[in-house]
Amino acid sequence: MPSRIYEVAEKAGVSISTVSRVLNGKDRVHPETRRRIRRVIEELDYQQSASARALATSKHETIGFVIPRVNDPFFSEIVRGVEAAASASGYGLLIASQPRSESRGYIQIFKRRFIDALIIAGIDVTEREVMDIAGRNIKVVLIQHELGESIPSFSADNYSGAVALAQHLLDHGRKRFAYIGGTNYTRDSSIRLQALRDTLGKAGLDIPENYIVHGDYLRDSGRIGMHKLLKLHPLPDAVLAANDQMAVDALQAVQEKNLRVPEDIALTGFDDIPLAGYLSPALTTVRQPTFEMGFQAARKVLEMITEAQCSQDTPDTQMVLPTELVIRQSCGCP
Amino acid sequence: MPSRIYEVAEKAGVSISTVSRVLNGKDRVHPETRRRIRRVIEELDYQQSASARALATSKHETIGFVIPRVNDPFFSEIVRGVEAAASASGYGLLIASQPRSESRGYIQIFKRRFIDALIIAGIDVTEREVMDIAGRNIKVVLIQHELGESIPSFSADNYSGAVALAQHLLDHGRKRFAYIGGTNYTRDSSIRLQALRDTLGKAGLDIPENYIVHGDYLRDSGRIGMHKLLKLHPLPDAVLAANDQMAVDALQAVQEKNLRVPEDIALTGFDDIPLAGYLSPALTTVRQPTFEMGFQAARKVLEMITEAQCSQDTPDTQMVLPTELVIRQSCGCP
DNA sequence: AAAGTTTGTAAAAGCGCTTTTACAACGGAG
DNA sequence: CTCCGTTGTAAAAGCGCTTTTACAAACTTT
Repeated sequence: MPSRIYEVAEKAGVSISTVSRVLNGKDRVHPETRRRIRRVIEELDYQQSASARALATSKHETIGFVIPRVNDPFFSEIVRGVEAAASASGYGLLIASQPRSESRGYIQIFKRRFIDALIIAGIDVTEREVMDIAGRNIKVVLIQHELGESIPSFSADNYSGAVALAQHLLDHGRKRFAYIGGTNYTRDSSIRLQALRDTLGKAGLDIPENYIVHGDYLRDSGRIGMHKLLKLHPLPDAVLAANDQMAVDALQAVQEKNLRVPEDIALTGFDDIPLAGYLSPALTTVRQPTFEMGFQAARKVLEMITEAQCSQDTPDTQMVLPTELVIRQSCGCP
Repeated sequence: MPSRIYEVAEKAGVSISTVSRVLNGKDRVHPETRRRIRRVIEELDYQQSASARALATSKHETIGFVIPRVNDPFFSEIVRGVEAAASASGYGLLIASQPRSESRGYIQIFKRRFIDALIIAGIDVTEREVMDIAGRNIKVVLIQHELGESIPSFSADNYSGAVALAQHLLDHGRKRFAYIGGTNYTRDSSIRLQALRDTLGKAGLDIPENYIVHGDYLRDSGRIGMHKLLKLHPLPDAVLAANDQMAVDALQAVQEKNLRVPEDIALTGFDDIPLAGYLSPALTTVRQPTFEMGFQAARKVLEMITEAQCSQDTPDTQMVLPTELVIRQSCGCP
């Protein structure tokens, strides 16, 4: 049976308010009394009740976090960043990993949970949804999605990354581009496609509609997408997948047809998940600062929580972190 | 400003206890009154305060979860299992991902957090530590670690898996075995080594001390371990790594030396992470029921929480889930 | 030495809920 | 009709803490 603050007070011969003052590092406690109380706390192995404390202070020292898939290498690296920043400040992390379609309900649940802040990653929430949460005095920060200026967000520079990738393939002399997209109408995927189109446009090329297929970022959809592309005439000579996972499966699809990457078809991914470097040929891709996004997003919410207490407003943030072209062999480089 | 139960009561013209009864699905509320209160709740978009509720009921509907690394494919799959079971019961998941060395402190923190139960995965906790938590009326379940009978645990059948692997390599005619272990003295790694030794013993073989090296389950340590092994004379013709990640890096080390897997050296991993299937040669390994372990562990703690309320005791569980030999090419199979 | 200031502590209110207790109002049984 | 079991609701206590208020006791001032 865990002990209560009352027992500590009794055993130390003081009132509970004095114990509370010691617990919260307040002054106006006699050094001797403080020492005595500390000793009793130690002896009883007393631990404060988090919920009682939260109720009294309306601070929970916990941040909520919603992502589509924890076990996805891209997202789990973001989790690591968030967790690192949170635990460094003594904050807990309440995670909900739900497919995009169901995450709405989950966000709903968070409205009543023990959280001071909510980080939403990789989900295309609406401003209304966010406001609904923020109105409950829960700070909200977005990762890999952007809304109005009032909501801080941290994204990777998808556009520049895709441009660099497209340009690199152009430099290799590739002409017939194809694109395997992520979930239809997903913000990231569209931005990457737009970047590809813009870059090709400048080179006097374009990408026909039937050279664009849609996957869902997950396993298998790369294979299925590539199968569609391999039925085209003429065959594309450069295929960009919207993420590494699909590129990996697309690679297998190509190899199964006894075509070669990069000789017959150059193939690139996006994200730079660990797997990318282990393939043969190793995957040329765009590194996303995943850990960094998670870490900075968590730092930001922690800052917002602290600020709210001092009630000073700082300008909100729309951070776009740099991406980096990672050249390996699947593009045609030696 | 979120509304309180009091406001709902006032607007519906009833007392807060009636609202509470509606909220908790109790009877003894007039259907008409119930409907009216429901409507007001809707209008106000009222959400209960989780901490107040937790304080009053001492139930938090949250389970804590400690693992060494969230971004590790092995563990993130366990997380997915835990999260699936938890969210299916409306429970939240509070995650702490900390290297083994620091996880102790973390477990400590959980003693005062908002949790009803704690799942500890991949960390060699002591019985004392667990009892300390369990004494605070927090149910504890272990994954991939075992303690006394009083603490339920879910593990993979490491021993049988390693035996199957060793036997398979023996069937390939391999004679000179080497082992790249996980963190020194880790339970899993030792069991696998023991299984290897036992199996070799039955075949009249053994594994010399200098053919055993220790890694830490992480990237790079496979490479380093393999480099050591490649300096031996005679070279081993079968190398078992304690997990896939190290096997993957060991593979690269072999290939860098212009040796061939499996022709010169057969190489196997453990876990069956997604990466294993994408390598060339694809990695022969032992599949661990990761999702299943997480899922079942979570189901178990949920059951324990429910039981505790009805105060019936069920027999405790020491579940050992089956592993499965996954034969690909790195062992020498076509 | 009287007045003010600081220091250490206790008492009590309050955080937002659940739950127990009490008690009217109502209906059916005798 | 009286008695008694239901049914619907309100009042109040309590969950374990923080925080404000109050107030002695111990020090400074002048």
